[in-house]
Amino acid sequence: MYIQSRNLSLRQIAESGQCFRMNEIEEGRYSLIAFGEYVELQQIDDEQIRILGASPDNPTLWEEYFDLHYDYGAVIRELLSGEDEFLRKAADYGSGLRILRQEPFEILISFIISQNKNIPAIKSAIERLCQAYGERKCWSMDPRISYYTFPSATALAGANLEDLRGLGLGYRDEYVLKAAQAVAEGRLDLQQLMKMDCEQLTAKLISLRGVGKKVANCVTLFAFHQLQSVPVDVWIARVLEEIYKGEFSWERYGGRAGLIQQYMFYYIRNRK
DNA sequence: CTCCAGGTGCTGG
DNA sequence: CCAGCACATGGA
Repeated sequence: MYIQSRNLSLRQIAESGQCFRMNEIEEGRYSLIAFGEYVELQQIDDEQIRILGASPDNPTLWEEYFDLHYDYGAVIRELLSGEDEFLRKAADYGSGLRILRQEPFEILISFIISQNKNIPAIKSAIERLCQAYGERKCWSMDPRISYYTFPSATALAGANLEDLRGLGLGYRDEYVLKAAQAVAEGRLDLQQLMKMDCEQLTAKLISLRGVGKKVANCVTLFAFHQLQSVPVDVWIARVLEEIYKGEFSWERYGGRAGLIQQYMFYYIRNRK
């Protein structure tokens, strides 16, 4: 199947630090594991991508995943015509970024793991977690390609701490196990959270051990699509301090602040 | 080998 | 409220 939209760059999204299981396999072609399926993504041109191996069961699934209904062009135009030079450059540089609508449990666990790790280390830790507790499957388009799904909460909750420790998650293994147990036992109902407003949602998330403000904001932004959420990590903190001298106002961008943050993050980390 | 990472929890002021 | 520190590990 094909997806058409402006402001949709597979490369930029894959390098944006919001998803950890999307990888370039050759020029302009990416593998992605999500919703328990493996697909390959191909950038056809500036306004079109192709998805290979997508299950026909839910035809709008990938359009939702890539957040097709949101007008990213409007935000880019706003920034390009604004007086903030750093944001003009960031918007120009990352104009193909989007905030994906990813699965809440995967994002919760992934960003618990992310703390105090760099992106390559996060990716490899998540792969090890998937190999240990996910389900091994073969791709329908090519059975020679096998992959592991992201573990279910039930599967992960059934792990014991010693085995988890062997995966090299460091001190985060305990946080991961507890979060998985909270979800598996229904104490944290992710479906229920969908209906909450951002403030309640954040409070629920922060009540988990190992989930602070930054991780909670990543979960609300990347899984619950709360675009007003602004995760402040070491890179963003650096931008706020060094570029803006502590004077930047997120309020000005309201419900787009999280997206603005993403343009900043991508630009500061990837510009040459 | 050393440095640092999409932080959090805890403690002491 | 804020500053300082420990935390466990791997990738660069």
